[in-house]
This record gives sequence, C-alpha cells and structure tokens, in this order.
Amino acid sequence: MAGSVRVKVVIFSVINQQLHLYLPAGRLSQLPISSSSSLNSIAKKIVQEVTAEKIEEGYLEQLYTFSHPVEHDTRVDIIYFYLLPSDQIKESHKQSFISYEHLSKNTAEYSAIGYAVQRLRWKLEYTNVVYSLLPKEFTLSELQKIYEAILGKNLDKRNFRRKMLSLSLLRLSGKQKTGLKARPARMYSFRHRNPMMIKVFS
Amino acid sequence: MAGSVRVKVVIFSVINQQLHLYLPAGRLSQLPISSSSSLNSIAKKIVQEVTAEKIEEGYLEQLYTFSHPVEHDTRVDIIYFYLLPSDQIKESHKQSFISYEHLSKNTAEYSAIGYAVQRLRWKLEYTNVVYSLLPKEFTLSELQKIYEAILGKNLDKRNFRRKMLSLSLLRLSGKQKTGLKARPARMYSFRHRNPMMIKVFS
DNA sequence: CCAAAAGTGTTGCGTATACACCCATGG
DNA sequence: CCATGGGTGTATACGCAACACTTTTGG
Repeated sequence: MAGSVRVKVVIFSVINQQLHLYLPAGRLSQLPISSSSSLNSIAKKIVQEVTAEKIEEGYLEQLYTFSHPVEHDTRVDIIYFYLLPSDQIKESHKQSFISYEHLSKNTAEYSAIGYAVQRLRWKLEYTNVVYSLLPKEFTLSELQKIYEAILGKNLDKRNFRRKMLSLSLLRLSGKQKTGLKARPARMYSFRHRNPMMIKVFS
Repeated sequence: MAGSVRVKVVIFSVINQQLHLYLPAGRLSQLPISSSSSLNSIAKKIVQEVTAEKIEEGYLEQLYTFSHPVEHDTRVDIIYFYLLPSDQIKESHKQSFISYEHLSKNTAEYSAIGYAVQRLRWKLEYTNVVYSLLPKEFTLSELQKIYEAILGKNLDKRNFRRKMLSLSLLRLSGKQKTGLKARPARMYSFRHRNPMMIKVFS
C-alpha cells in the first residue's frame, strides 16, 4: 500500500516572448490526492488558483508518474502540465512565474521540468495546442514569437507564415493591431480551440 | 489520501506475424504497490513472471496513470507497457497471449489497451525500440513483418529495405537463413540495443 | 522445372529550406 | 524622412511513394 499520492502541475506561459513557469516559493504547485476525486479534477483545482477566469482556455495533459522512497514507504507524484495564455494569469501570481532560461539547474524538480519542456516542444510540433497560449486574437508575428520562445530557435518569417496559413487553422478576424510605430498587422483567431493532431513543424 | 495504488503492465509480443498481448484469465497483469519499492521495479517484477530469461531484451515504458472512484475512495492504476521477443516467453504462459485483432471490444481495460497500441505504433515510427521484439539475428523480411503487424498495414519491400539500411541501425551478421524452400536470406542484427529517437517512418 | 521468397533502381511529386526587398505607419 | 515591424515569391534540395523483374534455393 503506497503512502502519499500527490498531484503536481507545471504551469507554462509565454511572457515577454520567453517561456515561463509557475514556481511559487520555489516549488511546483501541488495538492495531495483527496478521496474520491479524479486526478484531472485535482489538477484543474491547482490551476484554478492561478488563473483569472474559469479555465477553458488552457490545455491540461498528464506528463508522468514518479515514485520515490520516503522513510519506510513510497511516495507517488503524478505530474501534469498546463498551458496558460499570459493574459489569464491572476495579477497576484504574476511574480511567481520564472523564466525557464534563467532557471537554476538545481531547482527542486528540475528534471521533471526539463521533461515537461521536451513534451511541450513536441506538442507544438505535432498538434495545434499553441492556441492555449494565445489570446483570442493575435498577429502572425505574435504567434511566431510563441513558437520561437518554446522551440528555442528563430524561424524564417516567410516560411512560417506560408506554413501556418496552409494548415487552415487560422481565420482572419478583420481587426488590425495598430498603435505601434509601424505598419498595422492583420489579426487572426483559431478556427478551433480544441486539441487536434496536426503536423506543424518537422 | 488515496486508497489503493497498483501497477499494471500491458505485455506485447509479435507471434505468428500478429500483435499479441498477455491477458491471463482475461485481466492485465498487475500488482499492488508495495512499500518502498519503485514503480519501475514493480513493473519489472510483473514482467519477470512471464519471461524465460532475466529481462534485458525487452523494453519497458510508463503509459498513463488512471484514477477511478471506488467506494468512498480513489483507486490509482499506473499502466506500463512492455515489448517482448516471442522467443523469450515462458512456455507455460504462451497460451495466455491473445491476438489484438481478435480482442473483444468489451474486454476489461479495452480502452487502456487501445491507447497502449497507439503509443506502440508511435514508438515504432519514431524510435528504434523494435529491436526489443526481435531475436538477436533476423532477416529484413522478418523485421518488415513486425512493422506490418503493429502498424496494421502492408509496406513496400523496396522502400522498406532502403529506409532501414539507410538508418544504419543494422549490421550484417554474416549468417544466412536457409532451410525454407526459397532463396536464403541474409541475417542482420542491431548495432545498438538501447532506445534512441530516430525517425523511421512518417 | 516449378513454387517460394530474396533481392534490386528509377522516376515523379510534394514538402522544406534558403534568401531580400518593398510597404504602411508613428513620431 | 526615418525607424519599425508587416508583408510577399522563387529556386533548389530532399525525402517519400509508386512500381516489376531477376535470382536462388528446395522439392
């Protein structure tokens, strides 16, 4: 019989064109498993603490289950990750988001976080879940910067735009992004905001 | 606090050119989590029951963790899958391997098994773990039949061979497979028998 | 000599990549 | 008028898919 079983969630968001994750007081957000509730509902409860609105926009996925010995028993941690558009973060929690780039190698849970980032990159390449990191409307350059922040490399603008438009995941919203000291950008929205397998990049 | 936590393993093997899985008396092999032992070691203990030799040849991977309510508590099942060359199955357990094709839709755990097959297909396309389903030496046709059994479709012989050889995962063993009423086939072995990410098929 | 499986190349097509200039706006 | 970011097309290379015949052996 196992000792304690906990659910933890790595909450990702892209802020200022950099991949960030929620690390309140240096620890992953976590809750013990309570009686007769599903793992997913516990994970959602954890996320709800951090988000401004009811969670619908984000994307939740189970990552891995780790075990480690503790005293004369075994502790089991079930890890999830969650993708959150930065404009959905509660003001009071914003300062608890840490840039992944600047994360120290000896952060607690560093290996689990690294694995989560790997899985996140894969998800971006093979699904449409990037919608869960963006507001309803956005420009193609904003979308490209999200990909660049997460994949950790620059992409060619022309190839990126051609690829994205060819997948017909997007719809012109009609609006434009103005006010910046440059040519106004066309805004797009996602046709569907539910997870689908789609090969985006190789 | 969660009630019971168990580890289950879906054990796959390809027998007579068909994907099979171990279903003793209609149930997935399983064990309760015991105190102070890791999840992986429990999974290996389950597998060891079925294999002739010490498990080194096979491939073990964690699949998913499911929870379901039971009475006034929550049960947690951590599912693994394992790949076993058919010549490593203990004689006494051979008859407990069921063909996946002929599996009834209302087998207990049918959805978990279906998910395991999906993941298995993906693994074959993106890694070299197929080595864990084959004996040390084998012909290219035998290798192709493993892929066909798992992917559930036929492959072009010439394209398959060109692709496999171009990945330089294989080494000619020098031996030949004779005795069948046809031209003898060259035998190959894997250069490396540890998991690597390699794009095999699209 | 016949059945059975092994072995072997070429072509067309579509997708990915590399690359540079003009346009519209705000200040 | 200048700085900033938006927006656009082409040429090349590469990988994938389709396709049929000859070779070697056992019986």
